[in-house]
Amino acid sequence: MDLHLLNKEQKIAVEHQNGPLLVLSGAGTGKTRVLTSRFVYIVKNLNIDFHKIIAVTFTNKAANEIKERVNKELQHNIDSPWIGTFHSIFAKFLRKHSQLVKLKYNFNILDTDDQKKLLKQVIDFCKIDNDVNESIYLNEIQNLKDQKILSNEKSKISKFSSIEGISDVYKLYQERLLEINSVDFGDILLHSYQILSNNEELRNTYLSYIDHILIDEFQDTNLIQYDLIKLLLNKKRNLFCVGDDDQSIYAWRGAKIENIINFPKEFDCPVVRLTKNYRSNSAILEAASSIISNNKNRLGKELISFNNKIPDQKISVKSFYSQEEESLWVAESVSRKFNENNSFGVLVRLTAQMRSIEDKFIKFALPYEIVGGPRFFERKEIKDVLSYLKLANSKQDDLAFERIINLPRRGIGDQSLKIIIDNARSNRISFLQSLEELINANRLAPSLISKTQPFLDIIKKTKDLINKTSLEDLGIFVIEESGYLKMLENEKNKLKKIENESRIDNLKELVNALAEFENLNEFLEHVGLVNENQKKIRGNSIKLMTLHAAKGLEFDHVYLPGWEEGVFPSSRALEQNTSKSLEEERRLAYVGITRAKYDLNFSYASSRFTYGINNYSLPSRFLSEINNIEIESNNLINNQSSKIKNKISISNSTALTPGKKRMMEFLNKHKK
DNA sequence: AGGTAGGCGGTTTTT
DNA sequence: CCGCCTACCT
Repeated sequence: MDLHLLNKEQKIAVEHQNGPLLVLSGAGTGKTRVLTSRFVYIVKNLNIDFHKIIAVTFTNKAANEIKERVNKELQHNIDSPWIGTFHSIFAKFLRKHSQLVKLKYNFNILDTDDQKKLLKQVIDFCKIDNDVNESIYLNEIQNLKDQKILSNEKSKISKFSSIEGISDVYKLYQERLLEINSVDFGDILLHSYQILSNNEELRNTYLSYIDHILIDEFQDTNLIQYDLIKLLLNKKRNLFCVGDDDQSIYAWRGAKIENIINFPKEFDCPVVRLTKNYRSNSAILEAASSIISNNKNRLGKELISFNNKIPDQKISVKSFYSQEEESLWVAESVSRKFNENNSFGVLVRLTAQMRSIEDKFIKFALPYEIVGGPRFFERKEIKDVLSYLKLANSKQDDLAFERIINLPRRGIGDQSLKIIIDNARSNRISFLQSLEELINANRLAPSLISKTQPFLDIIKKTKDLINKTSLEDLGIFVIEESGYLKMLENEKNKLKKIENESRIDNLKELVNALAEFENLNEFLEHVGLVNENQKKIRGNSIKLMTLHAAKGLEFDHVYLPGWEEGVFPSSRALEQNTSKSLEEERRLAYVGITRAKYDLNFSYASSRFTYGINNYSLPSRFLSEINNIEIESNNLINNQSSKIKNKISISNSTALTPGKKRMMEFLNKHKK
């Protein structure tokens, strides 16, 4: 390991011997390098088997980065179940000990969509008839789980929440989850917590095995995550936490900034501060620092720019009349600066801001890529086909059954489904079993038998093929034999036919994804836990994403559009109007600014078109907190935008504009 | 059982 | 404004 590549403070952190340590690592100060070096140091210098180290991260991306870097340094392809996100690590743990919480090893992980569906059924069953949306219940149950409150702890629930019937809904929801052998995201951690705290012997086995624990993005951990880690921490207390209180941006998901603020006291341990910034020029750091200094609840540190190679540049704010003009300017400005060697990031507060910017990128023929966004595995056609695999894999999966029993259409409507479900309820069996039983007992109308039999056959055939053929072939089998592909191909409606073509492409992508796995359970776990945008453009495309998704990344040029009151800070934060909510928004601003290496561009629009209405707003208060910038006036812009409009009509013509040329080259380069 | 028209609600941010 | 749900029609 190249220890000499580390600066003094980084070295102190990496070479720490035993016991707890907090590394306060500001933006761009080499956090990932310290974490991976520490991992390698523990293996090489402290002679610990890498299997005995837990390294937990916040996102899959970060986990992969750590695995890659550690593999490279150790020149050894390590594959440890203990490196990953909280959810992936404990999903594996839970599979191993699933029977302790009455689950089978092949339990299914629900996504938000499935959770809502299930909750809706539960709410209907409880005969709660208020106007409260099921997402409110979903959120509240998630919060309860983050607080380690179980569904049978009625008094705790009512103390925490005042939503009508919440404790009944929560209880029934958990019962249904068990019946269909499924868990939601919160359960992965809560079940694991239960298992560890209720089984002293098992816990001791782990305690004697696990030697070191490393936590990345410590400022974003919530109560249950932190407590879960403490359950795995033995008397040696080898806990190495890396984080930055100024970058805590997930309080809305239960993250407790107090975890990091109180850590030095709680563990009575040293703190190493990393303040040498190797990313940004001093003007950018000055802007970041002047904003974040308005926050009161922080440990406090100043970053110093250590990168001499980066030229100092002025930071600008552009003001626009409308969102359209703002987006035009972003695309136009990027297109002027664009070249192969520079990276560009356009970071927005709301997903809704992306569409208009995306439109302009297309008009300018700029190669762009949306990072995050709608997940591949949550697309309708993917979930439909996956439901066939899920049901074949676990007959208890009632959600999958309901989804595909009449898809493609088999003439099985609500009435027929009701017969199946009622029978399942009264006999406490799954929907699939119920249907099989009804047919065997000859209790269905002959017409219904002939409609449902082909469905049962395809599920049975799929089930028989599992483990006998490759996953790739299994996927193709389901897509073709179920009639799903035919259904898409036979669409008569012209508009829908075009849509279906892209759906078919996505199914091909699904088959490709399947080909990368060896067994179905492994694949389904991947689907449940990994947020992946399957269509990836390689090379240096412009990255368009939310500020949350940008954490941990860096770009030569950064654009920050939409700095208006109501967008950023968001209207929600303004409604709450507490110092807590505003400080979190300010930290988000800090994260955005510190992504930039040397070129930072703010902008705002006085009017924005949302919900079909024009909304007017003032420039963000955060802009006035930055000392070293000047707002450019409006007049110039109007002039400029007419020029831009001209340019666009050209790029729409057949003439080979620079943008189009660049796109052609780009496409050629990345053709397989 | 399936199709369609009109009403209504919804936008932070992600594992 | 768009997409989902419901009610009503075939």
